[in-house]
Amino acid sequence: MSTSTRRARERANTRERIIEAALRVLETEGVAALTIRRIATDVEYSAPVVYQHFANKDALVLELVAHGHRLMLSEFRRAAQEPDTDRRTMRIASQYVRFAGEHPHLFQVMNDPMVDADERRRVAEPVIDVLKELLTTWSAAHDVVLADFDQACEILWGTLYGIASLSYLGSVGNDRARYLAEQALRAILLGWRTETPANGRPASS
Amino acid sequence: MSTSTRRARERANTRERIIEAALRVLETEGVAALTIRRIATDVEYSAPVVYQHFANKDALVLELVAHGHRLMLSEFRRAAQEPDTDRRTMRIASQYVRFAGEHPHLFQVMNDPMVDADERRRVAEPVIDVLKELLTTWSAAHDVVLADFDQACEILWGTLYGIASLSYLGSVGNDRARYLAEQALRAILLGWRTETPANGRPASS
DNA sequence: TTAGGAAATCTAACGACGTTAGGAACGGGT
DNA sequence: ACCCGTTCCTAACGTCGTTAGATTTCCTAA
Repeated sequence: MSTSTRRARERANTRERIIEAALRVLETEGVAALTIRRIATDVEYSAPVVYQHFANKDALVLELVAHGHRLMLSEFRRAAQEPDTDRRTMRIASQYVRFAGEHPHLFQVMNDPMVDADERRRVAEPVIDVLKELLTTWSAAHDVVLADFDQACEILWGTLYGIASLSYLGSVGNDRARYLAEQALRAILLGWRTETPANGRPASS
Repeated sequence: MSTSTRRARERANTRERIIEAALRVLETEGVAALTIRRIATDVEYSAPVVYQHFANKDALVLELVAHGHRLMLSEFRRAAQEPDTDRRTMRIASQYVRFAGEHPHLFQVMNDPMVDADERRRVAEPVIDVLKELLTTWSAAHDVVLADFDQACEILWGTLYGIASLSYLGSVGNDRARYLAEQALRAILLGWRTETPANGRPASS
């Protein structure tokens, strides 16, 4: 009986080592170097061993995506300690773009259309929840009633992603992109505050 | 002498047929089906013939990206016929997102980090110029002086891309995304109009 | 009219990829 | 001491991008 638990522990351990190796390769050498054989070599196994822990490469990559979102979430939580609501918003926006700059290859995989859309949305949910919470306290602090809360949240999320992509797609530097993100959010939020509150926009499903 | 011109014409013709076949495969079956052998089969040649017209697959893909931007540009020009500046802005925003929805695979390749960053920026330039022109007339129409014009333009471009990505990454439907894009732009522009004109923001390089 | 040579095209192959099959080695329970 | 399940490896399959070399096609020029 005790041996089986030990074996399970060892299994989980090598599984974790595979993920770590994959993450290391991805972050240091990019997505093109992320190969089953390469990862197996790094953990000193033969390639088929990987398939004892992951159904296929996509499943392994999904694990990296989940790791990336956990990492992003932890940095968001650090930025969310800022007490002032407006400053907190700016810091989170800045942090999102910074993440894209500091982990470009990871960020790329986290938003790769090749990974399953449902799975991606699933692992991204906790991060988006932080954004929702942020928007909730913001709208409460400024007495703004948003016509469609989820919609507003998606606008923020999409905007952050777009401007972060500006950076890692090579058009603008990362520090510049951070500033752009802050300014874009500032403009959007200012726009929402300025809207006539009685303005009943259609919810559009 | 006349035969050589005919041969050149034939060369250019098959080159064009290759591009068309590649485009057809990409749009109808997605990036995974975009294979040299597949394209060659479609134009009834063997695979190596493709390499007489393109240095490698990336060069061929770049041609598709360029085509995509030309297509987007033409649709922008149609939307730009709207005389009212604000409505024109909304229509262009909407058109951008619509394009992503109607040509998802093409849009994906147009923003694929794998294609060379410089080349991508180069072929995207004419489209961005439309945006610049739009922003110029908008700021003139509303008597707004932007602290940094290029920066403002990049914010718009990034925002549109981000919200369009929301759509084709699967989170929200395309018509919804079009509405989100319009609203995001509206909010951003409203924010810029509301800013105190004397507010000298740092240009930040 | 025909010999020669460039251009065009094909078949075959290379190396790398994701993935699977089949067998060897190991290790605890009877 | 045997046995069986797990673990692991070698070898292979099919596909990919890409290249080499042979072969065919077709214009030119004697």
